[in-house]
Amino acid sequence: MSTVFQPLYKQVYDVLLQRLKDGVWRAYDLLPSEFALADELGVSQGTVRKALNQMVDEQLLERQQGKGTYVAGHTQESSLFRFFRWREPNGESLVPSTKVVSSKRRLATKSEQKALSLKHGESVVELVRLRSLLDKPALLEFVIQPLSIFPDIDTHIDLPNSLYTLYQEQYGICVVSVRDQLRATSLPAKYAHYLGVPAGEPVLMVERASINIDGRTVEWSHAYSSTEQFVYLVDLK
Amino acid sequence: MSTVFQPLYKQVYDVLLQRLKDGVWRAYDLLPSEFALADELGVSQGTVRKALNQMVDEQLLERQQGKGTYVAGHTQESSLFRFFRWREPNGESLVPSTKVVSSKRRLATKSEQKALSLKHGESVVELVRLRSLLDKPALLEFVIQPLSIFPDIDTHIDLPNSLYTLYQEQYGICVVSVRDQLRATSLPAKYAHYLGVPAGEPVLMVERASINIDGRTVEWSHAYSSTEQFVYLVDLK
DNA sequence: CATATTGTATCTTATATAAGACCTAGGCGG
DNA sequence: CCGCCTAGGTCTTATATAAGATACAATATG
Repeated sequence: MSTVFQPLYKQVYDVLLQRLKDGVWRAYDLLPSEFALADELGVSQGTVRKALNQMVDEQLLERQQGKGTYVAGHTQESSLFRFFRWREPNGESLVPSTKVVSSKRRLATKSEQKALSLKHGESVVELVRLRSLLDKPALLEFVIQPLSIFPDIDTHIDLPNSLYTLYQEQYGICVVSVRDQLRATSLPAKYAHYLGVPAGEPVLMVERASINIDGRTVEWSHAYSSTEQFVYLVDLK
Repeated sequence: MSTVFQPLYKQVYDVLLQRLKDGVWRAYDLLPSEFALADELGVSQGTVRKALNQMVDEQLLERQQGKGTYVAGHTQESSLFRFFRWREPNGESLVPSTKVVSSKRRLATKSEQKALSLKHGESVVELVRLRSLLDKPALLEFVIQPLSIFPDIDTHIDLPNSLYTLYQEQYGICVVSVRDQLRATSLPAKYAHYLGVPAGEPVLMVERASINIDGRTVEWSHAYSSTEQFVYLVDLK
Protein backbone atom coordinates (compact mmCIF):
# COMPACT_ATOMS: atom_id res chain seq x y z
CA MET A 1 0.00 0.00 0.00
CA SER A 2 1.81 3.06 -1.25
CA THR A 3 -0.71 5.70 -0.23
CA VAL A 4 0.14 7.01 3.21
CA PHE A 5 -2.60 7.97 5.61
CA GLN A 6 -3.19 11.67 6.00
CA PRO A 7 -5.63 13.16 8.47
CA LEU A 8 -8.49 15.08 6.93
CA TYR A 9 -7.35 18.44 8.20
CA LYS A 10 -3.93 17.86 6.63
CA GLN A 11 -5.52 17.08 3.28
CA VAL A 12 -7.56 20.26 3.57
CA TYR A 13 -4.37 22.14 4.43
CA ASP A 14 -2.69 20.83 1.31
CA VAL A 15 -5.57 21.87 -0.91
CA LEU A 16 -5.65 25.36 0.53
CA LEU A 17 -1.88 25.74 0.33
CA GLN A 18 -1.95 24.73 -3.31
CA ARG A 19 -4.50 27.45 -3.99
CA LEU A 20 -2.16 29.98 -2.46
CA LYS A 21 0.72 28.68 -4.56
CA ASP A 22 -1.45 28.82 -7.68
CA GLY A 23 -2.43 32.38 -6.95
CA VAL A 24 -6.12 31.53 -6.67
CA TRP A 25 -6.05 33.79 -3.62
CA ARG A 26 -3.55 36.62 -3.47
CA ALA A 27 -2.31 38.97 -0.78
CA TYR A 28 -5.07 40.62 1.22
CA ASP A 29 -7.80 38.57 -0.47
CA LEU A 30 -10.69 37.49 1.71
CA LEU A 31 -11.08 33.74 1.85
CA PRO A 32 -14.50 32.09 1.83
CA SER A 33 -15.86 31.54 5.33
CA GLU A 34 -14.98 28.43 7.26
CA PHE A 35 -18.47 27.07 6.69
CA ALA A 36 -18.32 27.80 2.98
CA LEU A 37 -15.00 25.98 2.63
CA ALA A 38 -16.26 23.12 4.78
CA ASP A 39 -19.30 22.83 2.55
CA GLU A 40 -17.26 22.92 -0.64
CA LEU A 41 -14.76 20.33 0.56
CA GLY A 42 -17.31 18.14 2.29
CA VAL A 43 -15.88 18.32 5.78
CA SER A 44 -16.94 20.04 8.95
CA GLN A 45 -16.15 23.62 9.91
CA GLY A 46 -13.84 22.47 12.71
CA THR A 47 -11.70 20.54 10.28
CA VAL A 48 -11.32 23.49 7.95
CA ARG A 49 -10.59 25.59 11.00
CA LYS A 50 -7.74 23.33 12.05
CA ALA A 51 -6.13 23.65 8.64
CA LEU A 52 -6.58 27.41 8.65
CA ASN A 53 -5.13 27.63 12.16
CA GLN A 54 -1.98 25.98 10.96
CA MET A 55 -1.66 28.41 8.07
CA VAL A 56 -2.19 31.31 10.45
CA ASP A 57 0.61 29.94 12.65
CA GLU A 58 2.81 29.89 9.57
CA GLN A 59 1.86 33.51 8.91
CA LEU A 60 0.32 32.65 5.57
CA LEU A 61 -3.14 33.83 6.66
CA GLU A 62 -4.56 36.33 9.09
CA ARG A 63 -7.88 36.11 10.86
CA GLN A 64 -10.15 38.81 12.08
CA GLN A 65 -12.95 37.71 14.29
CA GLY A 66 -16.27 38.85 12.97
CA LYS A 67 -14.83 39.74 9.57
CA GLY A 68 -13.09 36.84 7.96
CA THR A 69 -9.79 35.19 7.08
CA TYR A 70 -7.38 36.99 4.79
CA VAL A 71 -4.25 36.10 2.88
CA ALA A 72 -1.37 37.65 4.80
CA GLY A 73 0.45 40.33 2.89
CA HIS A 74 3.68 42.15 3.51
CA THR A 75 3.22 45.75 4.51
CA GLN A 76 6.30 47.91 4.78
CA GLU A 77 6.07 47.67 8.53
CA SER A 78 5.34 43.96 8.93
CA SER A 79 7.96 43.02 6.41
CA LEU A 80 10.68 45.03 8.12
CA PHE A 81 9.56 43.91 11.54
CA ARG A 82 9.71 40.29 10.48
CA PHE A 83 12.89 40.05 8.46
CA PHE A 84 15.02 42.97 9.54
CA ARG A 85 17.24 41.88 12.40
CA TRP A 86 19.43 44.89 13.04
CA ARG A 87 19.05 46.39 16.49
CA GLU A 88 20.69 48.82 18.80
CA PRO A 89 22.97 47.05 21.30
CA ASN A 90 20.34 47.59 23.99
CA GLY A 91 17.82 45.70 21.88
CA GLU A 92 15.82 48.68 20.60
CA SER A 93 14.44 48.06 17.13
CA LEU A 94 15.40 50.21 14.18
CA VAL A 95 13.86 51.21 10.89
CA PRO A 96 16.25 51.68 8.01
CA SER A 97 16.07 54.35 5.37
CA THR A 98 17.27 53.28 1.95
CA LYS A 99 19.03 54.89 -0.99
CA VAL A 100 19.70 53.22 -4.32
CA VAL A 101 23.35 53.37 -5.28
CA SER A 102 23.16 51.65 -8.64
CA SER A 103 21.26 49.15 -10.71
CA LYS A 104 22.35 47.20 -13.74
CA ARG A 105 21.53 44.16 -15.81
CA ARG A 106 24.10 41.46 -16.41
CA LEU A 107 24.49 37.72 -16.79
CA ALA A 108 24.23 35.67 -13.64
CA THR A 109 27.49 34.45 -12.17
CA LYS A 110 28.07 30.79 -11.39
CA SER A 111 27.26 31.21 -7.72
CA GLU A 112 24.15 33.19 -8.54
CA GLN A 113 23.00 30.48 -10.91
CA LYS A 114 23.43 27.98 -8.14
CA ALA A 115 21.78 30.02 -5.40
CA LEU A 116 18.79 30.95 -7.55
CA SER A 117 18.51 27.75 -9.61
CA LEU A 118 19.03 29.67 -12.86
CA LYS A 119 19.90 28.24 -16.23
CA HIS A 120 23.21 29.09 -17.85
CA GLY A 121 22.98 32.45 -19.61
CA GLU A 122 20.12 33.92 -17.61
CA SER A 123 20.13 37.62 -16.82
CA VAL A 124 19.74 39.26 -13.46
CA VAL A 125 19.48 42.74 -12.07
CA GLU A 126 22.12 43.72 -9.57
CA LEU A 127 20.74 46.40 -7.32
CA VAL A 128 23.06 48.14 -4.89
CA ARG A 129 21.50 49.95 -1.95
CA LEU A 130 22.85 51.86 0.98
CA ARG A 131 20.70 51.57 4.08
CA SER A 132 20.99 53.93 7.00
CA LEU A 133 20.05 53.47 10.63
CA LEU A 134 19.47 56.55 12.76
CA ASP A 135 20.67 58.57 9.77
CA LYS A 136 24.05 56.87 9.77
CA PRO A 137 25.06 54.75 6.75
CA ALA A 138 25.02 51.22 8.11
CA LEU A 139 24.48 48.56 5.44
CA LEU A 140 25.73 48.24 1.90
CA GLU A 141 23.49 45.76 0.17
CA PHE A 142 23.82 43.93 -3.16
CA VAL A 143 20.53 42.46 -4.31
CA ILE A 144 20.30 39.96 -7.16
CA GLN A 145 16.93 39.66 -8.90
CA PRO A 146 16.48 37.20 -11.78
CA LEU A 147 14.71 38.84 -14.71
CA SER A 148 12.92 35.58 -15.40
CA ILE A 149 11.11 36.01 -12.09
CA PHE A 150 10.89 39.80 -12.03
CA PRO A 151 10.54 41.02 -15.64
CA ASP A 152 11.66 44.61 -16.11
CA ILE A 153 12.01 45.14 -12.37
CA ASP A 154 14.76 47.67 -13.03
CA THR A 155 12.28 50.02 -14.69
CA HIS A 156 10.56 50.91 -11.44
CA ILE A 157 11.38 54.47 -10.52
CA ASP A 158 11.28 54.60 -6.76
CA LEU A 159 11.74 51.39 -4.91
CA PRO A 160 10.07 50.76 -1.55
CA ASN A 161 12.11 50.40 1.60
CA SER A 162 11.21 46.74 1.76
CA LEU A 163 11.32 45.13 -1.66
CA TYR A 164 9.03 42.31 -0.63
CA THR A 165 5.99 44.53 -0.94
CA LEU A 166 7.01 45.28 -4.52
CA TYR A 167 7.46 41.59 -5.29
CA GLN A 168 4.05 40.92 -3.84
CA GLU A 169 2.16 43.69 -5.58
CA GLN A 170 3.81 43.69 -8.99
CA TYR A 171 4.77 40.05 -9.38
CA GLY A 172 2.47 38.15 -7.05
CA ILE A 173 5.44 36.69 -5.27
CA CYS A 174 5.14 36.16 -1.54
CA VAL A 175 8.37 35.75 0.40
CA VAL A 176 7.57 33.50 3.33
CA SER A 177 11.01 32.85 4.77
CA VAL A 178 14.60 33.90 4.47
CA ARG A 179 17.87 32.15 5.20
CA ASP A 180 20.82 34.24 6.31
CA GLN A 181 24.44 33.13 6.41
CA LEU A 182 26.63 35.31 8.59
CA ARG A 183 30.35 35.78 8.23
CA ALA A 184 32.97 38.20 9.47
CA THR A 185 35.23 39.64 6.84
CA SER A 186 37.35 42.68 6.00
CA LEU A 187 35.62 45.55 4.31
CA PRO A 188 36.79 45.73 0.67
CA ALA A 189 38.49 49.05 -0.02
CA LYS A 190 36.13 50.03 -2.84
CA TYR A 191 33.15 49.97 -0.49
CA ALA A 192 34.77 51.76 2.42
CA HIS A 193 33.56 55.25 1.59
CA TYR A 194 29.92 54.19 1.53
CA LEU A 195 29.95 53.06 5.11
CA GLY A 196 32.32 55.72 6.38
CA VAL A 197 34.55 53.03 7.82
CA PRO A 198 38.24 52.42 7.09
CA ALA A 199 39.02 49.80 4.45
CA GLY A 200 40.01 46.46 5.91
CA GLU A 201 37.87 47.00 9.01
CA PRO A 202 36.08 43.87 10.31
CA VAL A 203 32.52 43.89 9.05
CA LEU A 204 29.61 41.51 9.19
CA MET A 205 28.60 40.01 5.87
CA VAL A 206 25.04 38.77 5.61
CA GLU A 207 24.18 36.55 2.69
CA ARG A 208 20.43 36.20 2.31
CA ALA A 209 18.26 33.84 0.28
CA SER A 210 14.61 34.91 0.10
CA ILE A 211 12.19 32.06 -0.35
CA ASN A 212 8.81 32.06 -2.04
CA ILE A 213 5.73 30.15 -0.89
CA ASP A 214 6.52 27.41 -3.41
CA GLY A 215 10.00 26.96 -1.93
CA ARG A 216 11.96 28.65 -4.70
CA THR A 217 14.72 31.12 -3.88
CA VAL A 218 13.54 34.23 -5.71
CA GLU A 219 16.08 36.78 -4.54
CA TRP A 220 19.65 36.56 -3.35
CA SER A 221 21.57 39.29 -1.62
CA HIS A 222 24.62 40.00 0.41
CA ALA A 223 25.34 42.98 2.58
CA TYR A 224 28.28 44.47 4.44
CA SER A 225 27.85 46.20 7.73
CA SER A 226 30.00 47.58 10.45
CA THR A 227 28.83 46.43 13.88
CA GLU A 228 30.29 49.32 15.80
CA GLN A 229 26.89 50.78 16.51
CA PHE A 230 24.38 48.11 15.57
CA VAL A 231 24.10 44.37 16.07
CA TYR A 232 22.37 41.54 14.29
CA LEU A 233 19.90 39.99 16.73
CA VAL A 234 18.77 36.37 16.71
CA ASP A 235 16.08 34.88 18.91
CA LEU A 236 16.11 31.11 19.04
CA LYS A 237 13.09 29.38 20.51
CA MET B 1 -14.12 45.57 35.14
CA SER B 2 -10.45 45.00 35.76
CA THR B 3 -10.35 41.25 35.22
CA VAL B 4 -9.78 40.58 31.55
CA PHE B 5 -11.50 37.71 29.87
CA GLN B 6 -9.36 34.69 29.25
CA PRO B 7 -10.52 31.63 27.35
CA LEU B 8 -10.69 28.47 29.39
CA TYR B 9 -7.89 26.78 27.53
CA LYS B 10 -5.66 29.78 28.17
CA GLN B 11 -6.38 29.61 31.89
CA VAL B 12 -5.55 25.93 31.83
CA TYR B 13 -2.36 26.75 29.96
CA ASP B 14 -1.37 29.26 32.64
CA VAL B 15 -1.95 26.76 35.43
CA LEU B 16 0.09 24.09 33.70
CA LEU B 17 2.88 26.51 32.84
CA GLN B 18 3.06 27.63 36.46
CA ARG B 19 3.50 24.02 37.51
CA LEU B 20 6.42 23.72 35.15
CA LYS B 21 7.93 26.91 36.54
CA ASP B 22 7.40 25.66 40.08
CA GLY B 23 9.09 22.40 39.27
CA VAL B 24 6.01 20.33 40.07
CA TRP B 25 6.86 18.46 36.91
CA ARG B 26 10.46 18.23 35.78
CA ALA B 27 12.23 17.14 32.63
CA TYR B 28 11.04 13.79 31.28
CA ASP B 29 8.25 13.50 33.86
CA LEU B 30 5.02 11.95 32.65
CA LEU B 31 2.05 14.27 33.03
CA PRO B 32 -1.34 13.00 34.13
CA SER B 33 -3.53 11.99 31.22
CA GLU B 34 -5.69 14.55 29.45
CA PHE B 35 -8.79 13.09 31.08
CA ALA B 36 -7.18 13.16 34.52
CA LEU B 37 -6.19 16.81 34.12
CA ALA B 38 -9.60 17.67 32.72
CA ASP B 39 -11.20 16.00 35.69
CA GLU B 40 -8.97 17.77 38.19
CA LEU B 41 -9.45 21.20 36.63
CA GLY B 42 -13.12 20.75 35.90
CA VAL B 43 -12.98 21.21 32.14
CA SER B 44 -13.34 18.86 29.21
CA GLN B 45 -10.56 16.78 27.74
CA GLY B 46 -10.54 18.82 24.53
CA THR B 47 -9.86 22.01 26.45
CA VAL B 48 -6.93 20.50 28.28
CA ARG B 49 -5.77 19.18 24.97
CA LYS B 50 -5.73 22.64 23.42
CA ALA B 51 -3.57 23.97 26.25
CA LEU B 52 -1.23 21.00 25.96
CA ASN B 53 -1.04 21.47 22.19
CA GLN B 54 0.21 24.98 22.66
CA MET B 55 2.87 23.84 25.09
CA VAL B 56 3.95 21.17 22.65
CA ASP B 57 4.25 23.82 19.94
CA GLU B 58 6.46 25.79 22.29
CA GLN B 59 8.58 22.69 22.81
CA LEU B 60 7.83 22.60 26.51
CA LEU B 61 6.10 19.21 26.27
CA GLU B 62 6.28 16.16 24.06
CA ARG B 63 3.48 13.75 23.28
CA GLN B 64 3.56 10.12 22.44
CA GLN B 65 0.38 8.60 21.22
CA GLY B 66 -0.66 5.67 23.36
CA LYS B 67 1.86 6.51 26.07
CA GLY B 68 1.36 9.97 27.41
CA THR B 69 2.58 13.54 27.52
CA TYR B 70 6.04 14.25 28.86
CA VAL B 71 7.97 17.30 29.94
CA ALA B 72 10.44 18.04 27.17
CA GLY B 73 14.04 17.72 28.22
CA HIS B 74 17.26 18.65 26.58
CA THR B 75 19.27 15.73 25.35
CA GLN B 76 22.74 16.38 24.06
CA GLU B 77 21.44 15.97 20.54
CA SER B 78 18.24 17.98 20.75
CA SER B 79 19.94 20.78 22.59
CA LEU B 80 22.70 21.12 20.02
CA PHE B 81 20.28 20.72 17.15
CA ARG B 82 18.10 23.47 18.52
CA PHE B 83 20.55 26.12 19.65
CA PHE B 84 23.73 25.48 17.73
CA ARG B 85 23.68 27.50 14.53
CA TRP B 86 27.09 26.85 13.02
CA ARG B 87 27.01 25.17 9.65
CA GLU B 88 29.21 24.37 6.74
CA PRO B 89 28.83 26.93 3.94
CA ASN B 90 26.77 24.41 1.99
CA GLY B 91 24.32 24.17 4.87
CA GLU B 92 25.45 20.83 6.29
CA SER B 93 24.99 20.68 10.04
CA LEU B 94 27.90 20.18 12.37
CA VAL B 95 28.44 18.76 15.82
CA PRO B 96 31.09 20.43 17.93
CA SER B 97 33.55 18.75 20.22
CA THR B 98 34.47 20.72 23.30
CA LYS B 99 37.53 21.16 25.49
CA VAL B 100 37.67 23.16 28.70
CA VAL B 101 40.42 25.76 28.66
CA SER B 102 39.96 27.22 32.11
CA SER B 103 37.45 27.84 34.86
CA LYS B 104 37.59 30.31 37.70
CA ARG B 105 35.44 32.10 40.23
CA ARG B 106 35.37 35.86 40.42
CA LEU B 107 33.08 38.79 41.10
CA ALA B 108 30.64 39.71 38.37
CA THR B 109 31.56 42.70 36.24
CA LYS B 110 29.14 45.57 35.75
CA SER B 111 27.97 44.30 32.38
CA GLU B 112 27.53 40.79 33.76
CA GLN B 113 25.48 42.15 36.64
CA LYS B 114 23.27 43.90 34.15
CA ALA B 115 22.92 41.01 31.72
CA LEU B 116 22.17 38.48 34.46
CA SER B 117 20.25 40.75 36.85
CA LEU B 118 22.78 40.14 39.62
CA LYS B 119 23.22 42.13 42.79
CA HIS B 120 26.42 44.05 43.39
CA GLY B 121 29.10 41.75 44.77
CA GLU B 122 27.73 38.47 43.44
CA SER B 123 30.15 35.80 42.28
CA VAL B 124 30.19 34.01 38.97
CA VAL B 125 32.11 31.22 37.33
CA GLU B 126 33.90 32.12 34.13
CA LEU B 127 34.31 29.03 32.05
CA VAL B 128 36.42 29.17 28.92
CA ARG B 129 35.90 26.47 26.32
CA LEU B 130 37.39 25.75 22.93
CA ARG B 131 34.95 24.10 20.57
CA SER B 132 36.06 22.33 17.42
CA LEU B 133 34.19 21.58 14.23
CA LEU B 134 35.43 18.78 11.98
CA ASP B 135 38.42 18.54 14.34
CA LYS B 136 39.44 22.12 13.65
CA PRO B 137 39.40 24.65 16.52
CA ALA B 138 36.52 26.94 15.60
CA LEU B 139 34.98 28.71 18.59
CA LEU B 140 36.49 30.22 21.69
CA GLU B 141 33.70 30.57 24.21
CA PHE B 142 33.51 32.45 27.52
CA VAL B 143 30.60 31.28 29.64
CA ILE B 144 29.43 33.20 32.71
CA GLN B 145 27.45 31.22 35.29
CA PRO B 146 26.14 32.95 38.45
CA LEU B 147 26.91 30.89 41.54
CA SER B 148 23.58 31.98 43.02
CA ILE B 149 21.85 30.03 40.27
CA PHE B 150 24.37 27.22 39.85
CA PRO B 151 25.92 26.53 43.27
CA ASP B 152 29.32 24.86 43.04
CA ILE B 153 28.95 24.32 39.33
CA ASP B 154 32.73 24.55 38.95
CA THR B 155 33.19 21.37 40.95
CA HIS B 156 31.85 19.15 38.18
CA ILE B 157 34.67 17.14 36.69
CA ASP B 158 33.73 16.55 33.10
CA LEU B 159 31.27 18.91 31.54
CA PRO B 160 28.88 17.79 28.82
CA ASN B 161 29.14 19.13 25.30
CA SER B 162 25.92 21.03 25.78
CA LEU B 163 25.75 22.61 29.21
CA TYR B 164 21.97 22.86 29.12
CA THR B 165 21.63 19.18 30.00
CA LEU B 166 23.75 19.80 33.07
CA TYR B 167 21.64 22.79 34.09
CA GLN B 168 18.56 20.66 33.68
CA GLU B 169 19.73 17.59 35.52
CA GLN B 170 21.69 19.15 38.37
CA TYR B 171 19.84 22.42 38.89
CA GLY B 172 16.36 21.85 37.46
CA ILE B 173 16.84 24.78 35.13
CA CYS B 174 15.31 24.51 31.69
CA VAL B 175 16.66 26.85 29.02
CA VAL B 176 13.76 27.51 26.65
CA SER B 177 15.20 30.24 24.45
CA VAL B 178 18.39 32.09 23.69
CA ARG B 179 19.09 35.54 22.33
CA ASP B 180 22.23 36.04 20.28
CA GLN B 181 23.79 39.36 19.36
CA LEU B 182 26.23 39.15 16.47
CA ARG B 183 29.10 41.49 15.79
CA ALA B 184 32.21 41.51 13.66
CA THR B 185 35.41 42.38 15.44
CA SER B 186 39.15 41.85 15.35
CA LEU B 187 40.49 38.81 17.10
CA PRO B 188 42.31 39.91 20.27
CA ALA B 189 45.95 38.88 20.14
CA LYS B 190 45.83 36.84 23.33
CA TYR B 191 43.21 34.49 21.87
CA ALA B 192 44.79 34.09 18.46
CA HIS B 193 46.68 30.89 19.19
CA TYR B 194 43.55 29.06 20.33
CA LEU B 195 41.83 29.47 16.99
CA GLY B 196 44.95 29.15 14.87
CA VAL B 197 44.15 32.43 13.20
CA PRO B 198 46.33 35.56 13.01
CA ALA B 199 45.67 38.22 15.62
CA GLY B 200 43.58 41.10 14.34
CA GLU B 201 41.77 38.87 11.84
CA PRO B 202 38.05 39.66 11.41
CA VAL B 203 36.03 37.25 13.54
CA LEU B 204 32.40 36.86 14.43
CA MET B 205 31.55 37.56 18.05
CA VAL B 206 28.40 35.93 19.35
CA GLU B 207 27.02 37.21 22.62
CA ARG B 208 24.39 34.85 24.00
CA ALA B 209 21.82 35.19 26.77
CA SER B 210 20.23 31.88 27.77
CA ILE B 211 16.74 32.21 29.15
CA ASN B 212 14.96 30.00 31.65
CA ILE B 213 11.28 29.03 31.56
CA ASP B 214 10.52 31.80 34.05
CA GLY B 215 12.09 34.39 31.77
CA ARG B 216 15.30 34.93 33.73
CA THR B 217 18.65 35.06 31.97
CA VAL B 218 20.54 32.26 33.70
CA GLU B 219 23.71 32.14 31.64
CA TRP B 220 25.59 34.68 29.59
CA SER B 221 28.34 33.94 27.14
CA HIS B 222 30.32 35.36 24.31
CA ALA B 223 32.35 33.55 21.72
CA TYR B 224 34.83 34.36 19.01
CA SER B 225 34.92 32.49 15.77
CA SER B 226 36.62 32.75 12.44
CA THR B 227 34.15 32.34 9.59
CA GLU B 228 36.65 31.15 7.05
CA GLN B 229 35.29 27.64 7.10
CA PHE B 230 31.98 27.84 8.93
CA VAL B 231 29.02 30.20 8.95
CA TYR B 232 26.34 31.15 11.42
CA LEU B 233 22.99 30.24 9.88
CA VAL B 234 19.69 31.96 10.59
CA ASP B 235 16.29 30.86 9.34
CA LEU B 236 13.62 33.50 9.64
CA LYS B 237 10.04 32.41 9.19
C1' DC C 1 5.00 -29.04 30.70
C1' DA C 2 7.39 -24.98 28.85
C1' DT C 3 7.18 -21.46 25.65
C1' DA C 4 5.82 -18.60 22.13
C1' DT C 5 1.87 -16.39 20.11
C1' DT C 6 -2.43 -14.43 19.82
C1' DG C 7 -6.40 -12.14 21.51
C1' DT C 8 -8.50 -8.71 24.45
C1' DA C 9 -9.26 -5.13 27.88
C1' DT C 10 -7.94 -0.78 29.05
C1' DC C 11 -5.00 2.71 29.21
C1' DT C 12 -3.27 6.71 26.29
C1' DT C 13 -3.41 10.51 22.53
C1' DA C 14 -5.50 11.89 17.80
C1' DT C 15 -9.19 13.39 14.86
C1' DA C 16 -13.79 15.02 13.49
C1' DT C 17 -18.03 17.19 14.32
C1' DA C 18 -21.55 20.02 16.46
C1' DA C 19 -23.44 23.78 19.17
C1' DG C 20 -23.42 28.09 21.11
C1' DA C 21 -20.89 32.52 22.29
C1' DC C 22 -18.84 36.46 20.57
C1' DC C 23 -17.48 40.09 17.13
C1' DT C 24 -18.26 43.16 13.11
C1' DA C 25 -20.63 45.66 9.77
C1' DG C 26 -24.49 47.28 7.58
C1' DG C 27 -29.50 48.13 7.16
C1' DC C 28 -33.45 50.34 8.99
C1' DG C 29 -36.60 52.91 11.79
C1' DG C 30 -37.05 56.58 15.11
C1' DC D 1 -28.08 61.06 12.86
C1' DC D 2 -28.34 57.85 16.38
C1' DG D 3 -29.43 53.40 18.17
C1' DC D 4 -31.25 48.83 17.56
C1' DC D 5 -31.35 44.68 15.05
C1' DT D 6 -29.72 41.10 12.22
C1' DA D 7 -26.78 38.49 9.05
C1' DG D 8 -22.69 36.33 8.63
C1' DG D 9 -18.18 35.65 10.08
C1' DT D 10 -14.73 33.61 13.71
C1' DC D 11 -13.88 31.69 18.56
C1' DT D 12 -14.59 28.52 22.26
C1' DT D 13 -15.99 24.42 24.23
C1' DA D 14 -17.79 19.80 24.45
C1' DT D 15 -18.54 15.18 22.74
C1' DA D 16 -17.93 11.06 20.04
C1' DT D 17 -15.02 8.05 17.74
C1' DA D 18 -10.50 6.38 15.91
C1' DA D 19 -6.01 4.73 16.58
C1' DG D 20 -1.59 3.55 19.16
C1' DA D 21 0.59 1.23 23.36
C1' DT D 22 0.72 -2.03 26.94
C1' DA D 23 -0.27 -5.71 30.10
C1' DC D 24 -2.00 -10.00 30.73
C1' DA D 25 -4.79 -13.99 30.08
C1' DA D 26 -5.94 -17.55 26.78
C1' DT D 27 -4.39 -20.54 23.45
C1' DA D 28 -1.64 -23.07 20.31
C1' DT D 29 2.72 -25.60 19.70
C1' DG D 30 7.10 -27.88 20.51
